[in-house]
Amino acid sequence: MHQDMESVLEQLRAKGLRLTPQRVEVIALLYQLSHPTAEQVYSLMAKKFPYVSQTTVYSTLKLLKDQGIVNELTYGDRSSHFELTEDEHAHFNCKVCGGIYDVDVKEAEKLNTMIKTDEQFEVDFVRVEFYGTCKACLTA
Amino acid sequence: MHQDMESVLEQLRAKGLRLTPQRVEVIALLYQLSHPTAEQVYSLMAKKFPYVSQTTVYSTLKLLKDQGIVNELTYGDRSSHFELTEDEHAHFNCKVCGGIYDVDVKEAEKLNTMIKTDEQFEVDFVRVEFYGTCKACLTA
DNA sequence: TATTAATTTATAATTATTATAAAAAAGTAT
DNA sequence: ATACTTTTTTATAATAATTATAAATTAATA
Repeated sequence: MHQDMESVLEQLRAKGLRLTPQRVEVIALLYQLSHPTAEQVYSLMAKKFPYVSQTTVYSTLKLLKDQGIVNELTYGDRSSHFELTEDEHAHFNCKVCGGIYDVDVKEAEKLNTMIKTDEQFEVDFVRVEFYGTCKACLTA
Repeated sequence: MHQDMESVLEQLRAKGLRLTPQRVEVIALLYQLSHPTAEQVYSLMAKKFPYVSQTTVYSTLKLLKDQGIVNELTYGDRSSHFELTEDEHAHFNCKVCGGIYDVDVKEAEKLNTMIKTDEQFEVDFVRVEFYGTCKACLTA
């Protein structure tokens, strides 16, 4: 799991970054949503902050990414998706509903060491994305 | 390995698609280059076809993708990269030189079946991207 | 060689994202 | 509390990759 929201806020404070209401709301939304795009975060922010700008959302997400708090996922289609950083895991992308699911893949670590010995590459991390149909869409 | 160029051309002919010089050149470049962007293909095309348009390169790449002949890879940074379709494999992305290497990962198939049984997702394919430093850059 | 449909081209449009600079707000010192 | 300094937000414009459009060209074929 990922760290709780309070420690994220504390982490920013410790870096001398300001905890503006907009930033807190972006962070709160990242806890509520599943792999949202910047646009989705922006849309939902409008409920509490009717005058928030897209730029603020983009810059906050970028800030959080630079701090290692969020992870940016890019796919073939348009926008990036964002998630709170947590233990290395894979994603499953459903071609029917478009949903993105977290998937625990312990095997990924084995891949890391394997490639290291075989190919003499130094691996920092590995990204694993599955594509197919999720359970809900299979039974629907 | 991927199929040879003649069979790619034949595949297009069989579908009633025209083998224009531009298309043949795009295909030839895909055989010569390693995971190029559309822009890179376009730049190199200019040697033989000074008047070729970017649109032609984009539409040809899209056509080849729709035919299953090329595979489009998207990364966080700007443009898509393209490769000829071949047996499922992983990529290694070097953060130093920016190079993209094909990596044979037989383990990926195991991941497929694993997730299928564990999570009851139906997996079509899996994309595995390693990030780190390649051998050449480590020793340089 | 003429015909017809596919393809290429030039151009403009689109979309996600980033740059810029002024206005507003946060944190700090007085 | 108040003024000051710096960060952050905002509005706006710019950028960059890609796609849409429509006219001109060309490949395949009759």
